[in-house]
Amino acid sequence: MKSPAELTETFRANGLKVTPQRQLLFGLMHGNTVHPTAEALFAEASARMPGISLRTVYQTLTDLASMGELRLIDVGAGATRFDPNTDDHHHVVCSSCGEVRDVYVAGSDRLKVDGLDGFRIEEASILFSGTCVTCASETVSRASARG
Amino acid sequence: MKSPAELTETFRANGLKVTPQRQLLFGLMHGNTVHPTAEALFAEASARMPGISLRTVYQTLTDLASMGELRLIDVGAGATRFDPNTDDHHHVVCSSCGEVRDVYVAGSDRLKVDGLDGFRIEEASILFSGTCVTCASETVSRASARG
DNA sequence: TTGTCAATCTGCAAAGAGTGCGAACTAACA
DNA sequence: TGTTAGTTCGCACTCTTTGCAGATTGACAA
Repeated sequence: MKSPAELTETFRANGLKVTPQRQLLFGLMHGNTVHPTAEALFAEASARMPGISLRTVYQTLTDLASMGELRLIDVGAGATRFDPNTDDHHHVVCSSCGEVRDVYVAGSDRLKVDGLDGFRIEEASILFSGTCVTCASETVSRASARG
Repeated sequence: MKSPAELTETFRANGLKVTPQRQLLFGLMHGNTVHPTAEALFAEASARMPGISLRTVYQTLTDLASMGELRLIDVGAGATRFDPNTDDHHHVVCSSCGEVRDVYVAGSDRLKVDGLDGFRIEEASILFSGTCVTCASETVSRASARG
């Protein structure tokens, strides 16, 4: 995702207005690596700008996504996550706490894939899921406590 | 997924009852390759057993999934799809009509993956998305019709 | 600085997908 | 045939996201 300053230019160039709400969200998403949900971002935004609406957060996020500045990721856990990292990458999600991290995969061009006949493929996404360090150690703690 | 007869045994062995509703659903899912949503399956089931409830469809599907007889797949398009194919495989979804097909991928063990440090990975799923033959030709038809 | 107008914001209603709950029902086994 | 635990069904409700409309405001021109 571009910097807040660049996004300001881009938005204006596209006939979109740059409001305080949008500027706040540009700032909150820029360099954000936690893959927040709309609700999470709304909470952060509300702390800095009381009164901002969840509707506006969704609206701006959708705008950014349709401009290719943001990627929508679905980790199969309810809410959509938003990712300002537009590099070619994939994700890993902790099935316990829901944490999402970026994953870089090389060599996918050498995969042998069977079953795509007739499809014109536009995208391939890999989603790893498992348990993060924090949750793994918590499980261990609880196990020790129990026994 | 096991055959309806085998599932009957398995359910009883696990202390679960085998009701007409469940038998119907076993039959509808066995060998089913369309990756139906709960609603779609409910529609088929209703045609054969008027009065069956959507709640029961969800219940049975969930039971089968927790017994490992069914895989839940999320193609990021609203409803969860159910897949009786429990082989190690992946999926491709048509972003236009939502059709889902099984995809077999070989060589994934040779991928170079960066970013999984600390995670204990339990699963990796690859989701291809694009346009199926049918939708691709329809697009062509419409383009021709337009001029 | 002021005016104009389309774009935006906000709040609320509503849609889609599931899930929790409880009363009525029934499969399974003695 | 009786008992009982597991099921079914329908309804209410949650959660995430979108549609709508009136009030507001950014952007550009004069």
